[in-house]
Amino acid sequence: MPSINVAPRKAPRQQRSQATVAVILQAATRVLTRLSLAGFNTNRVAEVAGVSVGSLYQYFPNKAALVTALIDRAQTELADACEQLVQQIKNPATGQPGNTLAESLGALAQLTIGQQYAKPVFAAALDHEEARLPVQKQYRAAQERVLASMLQLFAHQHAELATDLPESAARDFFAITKALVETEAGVLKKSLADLDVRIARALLGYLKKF
Amino acid sequence: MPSINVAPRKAPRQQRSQATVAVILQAATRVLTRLSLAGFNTNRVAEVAGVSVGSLYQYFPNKAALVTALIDRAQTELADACEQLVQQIKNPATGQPGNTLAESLGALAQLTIGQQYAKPVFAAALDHEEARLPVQKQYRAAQERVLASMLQLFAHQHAELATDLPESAARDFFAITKALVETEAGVLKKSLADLDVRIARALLGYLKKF
Amino acid sequence: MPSINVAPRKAPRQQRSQATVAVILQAATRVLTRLSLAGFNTNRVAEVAGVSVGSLYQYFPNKAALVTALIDRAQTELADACEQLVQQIKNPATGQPGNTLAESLGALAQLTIGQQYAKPVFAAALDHEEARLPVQKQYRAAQERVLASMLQLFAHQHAELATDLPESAARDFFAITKALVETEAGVLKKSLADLDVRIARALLGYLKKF
Amino acid sequence: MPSINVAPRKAPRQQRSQATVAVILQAATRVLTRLSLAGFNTNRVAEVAGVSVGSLYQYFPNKAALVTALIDRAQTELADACEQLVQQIKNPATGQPGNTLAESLGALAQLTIGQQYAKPVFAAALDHEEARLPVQKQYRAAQERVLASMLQLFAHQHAELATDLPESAARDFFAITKALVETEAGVLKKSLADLDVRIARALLGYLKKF
DNA sequence: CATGAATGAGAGTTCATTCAT
DNA sequence: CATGAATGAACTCTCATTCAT
Repeated sequence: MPSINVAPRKAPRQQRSQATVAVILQAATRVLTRLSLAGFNTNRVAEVAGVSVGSLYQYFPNKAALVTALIDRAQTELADACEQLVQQIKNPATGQPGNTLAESLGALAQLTIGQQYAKPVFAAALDHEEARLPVQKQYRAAQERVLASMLQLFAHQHAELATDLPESAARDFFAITKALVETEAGVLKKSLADLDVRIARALLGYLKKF
Repeated sequence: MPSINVAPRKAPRQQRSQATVAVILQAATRVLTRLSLAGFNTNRVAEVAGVSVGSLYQYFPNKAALVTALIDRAQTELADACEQLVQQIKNPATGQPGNTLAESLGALAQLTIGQQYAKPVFAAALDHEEARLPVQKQYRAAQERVLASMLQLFAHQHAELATDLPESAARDFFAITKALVETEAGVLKKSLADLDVRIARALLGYLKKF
Repeated sequence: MPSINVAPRKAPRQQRSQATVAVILQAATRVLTRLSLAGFNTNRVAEVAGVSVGSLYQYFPNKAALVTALIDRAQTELADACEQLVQQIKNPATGQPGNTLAESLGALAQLTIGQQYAKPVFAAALDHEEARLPVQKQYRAAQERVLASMLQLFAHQHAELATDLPESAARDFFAITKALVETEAGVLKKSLADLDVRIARALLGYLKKF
Repeated sequence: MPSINVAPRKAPRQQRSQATVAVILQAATRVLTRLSLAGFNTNRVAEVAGVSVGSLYQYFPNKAALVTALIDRAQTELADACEQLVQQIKNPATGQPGNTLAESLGALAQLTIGQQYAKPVFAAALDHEEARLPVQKQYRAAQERVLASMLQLFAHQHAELATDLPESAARDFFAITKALVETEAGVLKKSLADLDVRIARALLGYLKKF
């Protein structure tokens, strides 16, 4: 495999070009959300962005690089949200009661639900591409921030946790959450309340000490 | 959405025709397994099958129909395996001890592992297409046979089960299993023993009475 | 360098497809002759051939392969002509006087003149591409037939030849001929008689015993 | 043919401008040498030159003009070298013996060898473009200086020369030299000693009196 | 029915050139 | 004058689908 270069082509220096990159990524998100991978092509993205194809290729050397940027960004946002949430759990505002494990997990699950359920097609498409594309530094970094956050949470609430937790616990956590959300998104959009309960069930079973 | 016609063109009655269809589906499976969706096209499938493209279109009105047939078939095979397994659990051979819930779940999980882990690329590709394509009668029927098998299993081992199990339990069961298997397949291929344990953990947690 | 595959894609089996290949090569020659490399693109060739681009790519996996086919063909034609000519020189028809070295060389030079002068732009373009493209078996074979013909000629007329002829004599022979023809073609098209004389001069000087 | 404007946009008068032009031409040479015509584009040249594309277009109205400048420059350098060499031959330093025709021709051939062999890709690319582009005054002037130098040399050593030399002798001289050098460059890079001999052979044969 | 040659819309990508800053 | 972001026509190549044989 020659392994395509998916690194962004050049960092936009001027304000104008930064705006262009932003517009392109935004358009790419919209196209992927509406038309899925089948309708996702560089010409369409450029058109939706109100920009020429040339401009797109000025910043992304190829289609894969554009998708990679989208994935990196999503993962980064997730990592940010995770870190922020774990901080809140560890340092609850004064007068606020401490979270139970179930509550903490629920909150974390909500993050993934937010990402996946809001744009199911988008998320599914990205997941699919993730497997195909060479992983970037930025993505790996974000992923590790996510796992680190999880471990912090586990350390904080070790009392309720199983002692023989597999290493892959954090990864499995997200895998399970994503899977249930996707399944749900596939079927008609029902109440999310139910989904909450089911994810909590699965995760608690996975993590808890019996 | 115009909604593509995805039904197979006609039921091949003659023996020769049935053989052709079988050869095509087999070739399609191979191509999908080796080259993933990116390398999956009707010309290539026909070539690998040793058949002309024209013949392919004789039996499948379009590409989507071919993929749909693949999905239907996989689901049917899974349903067959499920039913068979549940029968065995309900009527253990004389002298063989009855299964515990954990053992039953493990056995069921193995079915999915078998399908997914054996051909990760194929399975992932099909999963992705499943979301995009209009669902067929045959697929739905197979899915319901799977769910029915699960319910039979649950009925048989109700003692260990939670009483407030959500309706979607069976669907969730497979979703969780698939998710963990796919995650594992993404990473390097390690021992499957570990995977077994983790899936059992998650499923038991989901299903069991506390 | 990944070195592009320039082998033809598949041998046309049916009559119809053989005709298509012929038409494409003919069109390619015309386009190259009229518009040179700058105007030579697969769409135009297909259009001129009265064929769809798809058909072109059915037989030539890429643009380079098309050009390579053109080069191979030109070289093969040259080799055929050379062999035929040398046979005539070695076995002159009864009653026809034997050739002098000068006459033989002149006749051989005429072959190159014929190829180059008839379509100067075409020839120049091919020469340029020849340097860039990976050499094919067929081309190499034709080239060796040309050199072999030359050596036969040399053997036949060794009396007039220098004894210390360099190995590269045959190659140099064509290089010099081509060069003078091209130079002439660049300037306005004057009488070819003059060109004949000049090439003979140069070649005799190169080959003759003093 | 609309015939492109190929003249440099303006004579750079200020020092800074002259420097910029020099840098651009130098970069163009490098790019052409390394990547050949296929990789030669104005954006890349500008980048290698460390200058903006806009600046490039400030001095060269289009790509063709840039290439033309390169050709003109090479021809001018050749003309300069020729004139200098012929002066040396006509006025040998005191105590130095006079050159024979063979020696003179060898020295002249060396000039072309130097240009062509040092950067074969560059030279071949320029040769190819030369045929395509409208000839400029500067180029023609340089070419005439080359021819004039040759005629001076011929006059100086008329004793050894043929009396019926064609007008195009000087042009042919360079054509032959270039051709042999290019042929050699195409094959592996062997010793140049051999090449020297072969060029001398061909040129002497062309020019000498028998 | 089978064949496989032919089609052509459409996707990815490049690059000469312009122009607002 | 310099910059470099933006443009978009043009080009290479693919692949689902049709249809004459």
